[in-house]
Amino acid sequence: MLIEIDFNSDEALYLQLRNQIIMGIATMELREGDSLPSVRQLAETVGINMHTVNKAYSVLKQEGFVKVDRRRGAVIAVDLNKMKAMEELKRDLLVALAKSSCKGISRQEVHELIDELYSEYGGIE
Amino acid sequence: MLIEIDFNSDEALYLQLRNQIIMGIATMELREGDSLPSVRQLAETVGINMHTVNKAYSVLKQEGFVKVDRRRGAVIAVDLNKMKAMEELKRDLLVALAKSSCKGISRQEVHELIDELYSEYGGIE
DNA sequence: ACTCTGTTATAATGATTCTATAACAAAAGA
DNA sequence: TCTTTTGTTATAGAATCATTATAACAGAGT
Repeated sequence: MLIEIDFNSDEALYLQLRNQIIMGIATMELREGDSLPSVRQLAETVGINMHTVNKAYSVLKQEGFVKVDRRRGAVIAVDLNKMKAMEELKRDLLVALAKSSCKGISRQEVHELIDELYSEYGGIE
Repeated sequence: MLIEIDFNSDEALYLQLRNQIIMGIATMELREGDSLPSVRQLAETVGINMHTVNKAYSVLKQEGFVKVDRRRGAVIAVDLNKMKAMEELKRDLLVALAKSSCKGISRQEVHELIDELYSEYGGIE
């Protein structure tokens, strides 16, 4: 899977990595059991430090997206904690919806945008 | 409007302020033309530094939620840039949806959660 | 043996966040 | 006019976070 870093972004490098890998899982470009590159290798190809990659992997592990195997490195292994995920989603949505509501975006438009996103990124369901 | 700070949160203080004020606008607890407390006054009542409040107000100004009048302080004045708001919402939703999709939350459940949030926070529409 | 894996420790650097003082001009109220 | 309050700006210190840099370790694969 192709991973790219935007050094001009204000988003932390390890979060860019984390988000791209989560996107990869959602779109099924990464599947249960797939191995991620080793921390050193990914750091090398992307052009950042090993510890930054390691932090991204640690976060992914802590959030239940990968398990780390000493031999195979980081392996996609999604821990299905739906309750927790729902609470997180609710938190994430709250401010985003408030913001868009202030700006005149209707509830219906939000629903439509969500369907757009689901279509745009085929794998997601 | 009551504003509270959680000093144990990992969210920056100025962002907590920003978010609560945006929530206030969305729920119509704060309306177009309403004045926010002066930076010093809010800092005083909340128990933080003046500059932290000033930063929150600056961000809100920059994001088009308030205008700052020398006499009246920060005044709610929402700049309706719907296009920009849609792009922002899209960005905000993308990772959140990918995350929840990985965790087994269906598209329908997302739609339902959104309707829940709209009901829960009466003002939002 | 050699290499590669994740992991850990330590340290330096730079950016961000928050606080603390201080000062300024513009406006409001007395 | 005098005083107070407003946003704004400048500067500086402390704390935390993000990133990089070296280095070392044990476990596993070749």
